[in-house]
Amino acid sequence: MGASLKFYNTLTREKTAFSPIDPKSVRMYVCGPTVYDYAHIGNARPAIVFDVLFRLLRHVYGEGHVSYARNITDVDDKINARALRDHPGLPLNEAIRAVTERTETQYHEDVAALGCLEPTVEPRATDNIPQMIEIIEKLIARGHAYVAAGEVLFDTKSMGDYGKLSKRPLDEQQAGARVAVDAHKKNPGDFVLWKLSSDNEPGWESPWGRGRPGWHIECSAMSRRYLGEVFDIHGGGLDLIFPHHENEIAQSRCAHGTEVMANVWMHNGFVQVEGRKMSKSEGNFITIYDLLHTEKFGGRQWPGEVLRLAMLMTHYREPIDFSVKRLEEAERLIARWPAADPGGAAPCDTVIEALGDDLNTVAAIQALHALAHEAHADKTLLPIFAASANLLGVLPQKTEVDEALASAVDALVSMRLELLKAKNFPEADKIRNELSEKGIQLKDGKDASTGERVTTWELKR
RNA sequence: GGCCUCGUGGCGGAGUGGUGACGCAGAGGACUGCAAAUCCUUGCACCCGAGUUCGAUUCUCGGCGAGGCCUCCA
Repeated sequence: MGASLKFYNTLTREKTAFSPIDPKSVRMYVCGPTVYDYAHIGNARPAIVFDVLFRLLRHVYGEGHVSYARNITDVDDKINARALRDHPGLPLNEAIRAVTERTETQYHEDVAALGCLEPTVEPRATDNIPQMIEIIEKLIARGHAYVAAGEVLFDTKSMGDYGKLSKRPLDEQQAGARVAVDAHKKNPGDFVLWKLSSDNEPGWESPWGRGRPGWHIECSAMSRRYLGEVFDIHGGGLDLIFPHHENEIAQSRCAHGTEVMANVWMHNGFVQVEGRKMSKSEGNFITIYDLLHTEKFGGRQWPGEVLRLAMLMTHYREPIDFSVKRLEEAERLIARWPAADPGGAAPCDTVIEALGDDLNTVAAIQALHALAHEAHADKTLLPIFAASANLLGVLPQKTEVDEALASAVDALVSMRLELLKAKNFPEADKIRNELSEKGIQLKDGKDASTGERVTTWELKR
């Protein structure tokens, strides 16, 4: 456990040494998807970035000592709208379930294809309604929330240092004067904890009537349930800093009376497409599914590992401009890396140090290059390369070749070598070309001692 | 209007107060019957201006430019 980790903390705007509350139980929470539609490549970024962090923490503190919670938000007005649109015939609850289950399954398929490990726990908002109600009750009891016009609202003025994360103090927000002042709100910045539902909206019984939770409360409830009142790392996209994370912090800290909710707040930068923010109205909206399974982007499909490497080629806090050229470069890199077996090897220190420096995946990838290069000359380094690549989750997969195919290819290879000895180049090249068309790449080398031609082959990736 | 990022060679992209990472693409070469793979060599850069400094791409200020948040958003 010699590795020292440093992370940039949005809370302090500084890169500081990471020291877990309990090294035997390192806890991180990442805001997961709201399951109403296909996940886009912007959603892929936090999934990948924090997966690398998860892998790093597991390496440093031990696999059994890291808890990673990533929620599924399955209650949201966007889901309701989608359910009504897609399943007009079904009762509302069934329609909602149809949408959320379908979307959740798709999300899991997508991120698995991107090489993301499963989080330790993946709680659903709808399984945590009583926990949310409990927090809301606490907030009311402590004077941080009030009931008005059928809603329970968080009283932002009741919190002395509201706005610390986003550096957006309350009075400045009001200076903007663009926040619509709802008559029932004490302050414009107050936000909904609970709202009443009409008959055609999903709802749960609560002390304030049949209703549903506000946007932020689910993360406060689930992080507390699975990670405790104060935990180590909270992650998500840059855009969540305000209002989502700010309000999570307000709820959790005021309910529990703690100084912080999480010690370190990490935020990934945005993904752009063709230099512009991705949005449906711009027409440059692209989903993970599209990239993996359709020809919508660049006229072809892209392997998950290529997408993942393309994402990690930029530091997680910088913006990424997603482009075909970028994916092509990532693909070339992966194709050159060896598909090796890590065995029990430990990852290279250079890679660990790079990742330990605020997840410098770029430096880590550079170190992988160097390793791959050395491993070409010295095969004993292959397991180290593989273990290091695994830390980033970018280890090229060995494609299994069945025995029959292997012996058939071997036979053709030796036949070709005979033809070459006889200087029958046209016939020899014919074999090479035919194999190439079947996706098998021959590589000629020289035996170091005898100078004889040695031919190896592999499946093209 | 308020707040926050960022600006490095054809492209991607880290980093540093003192001869210009690295990768991709390009060029040349080795190997090869020819390819592929591999190896070697190589050109090209730090938005503009001022300041601090012996010295700035790196620090400070100003400008210009790009992006984000302030409303749902990863």
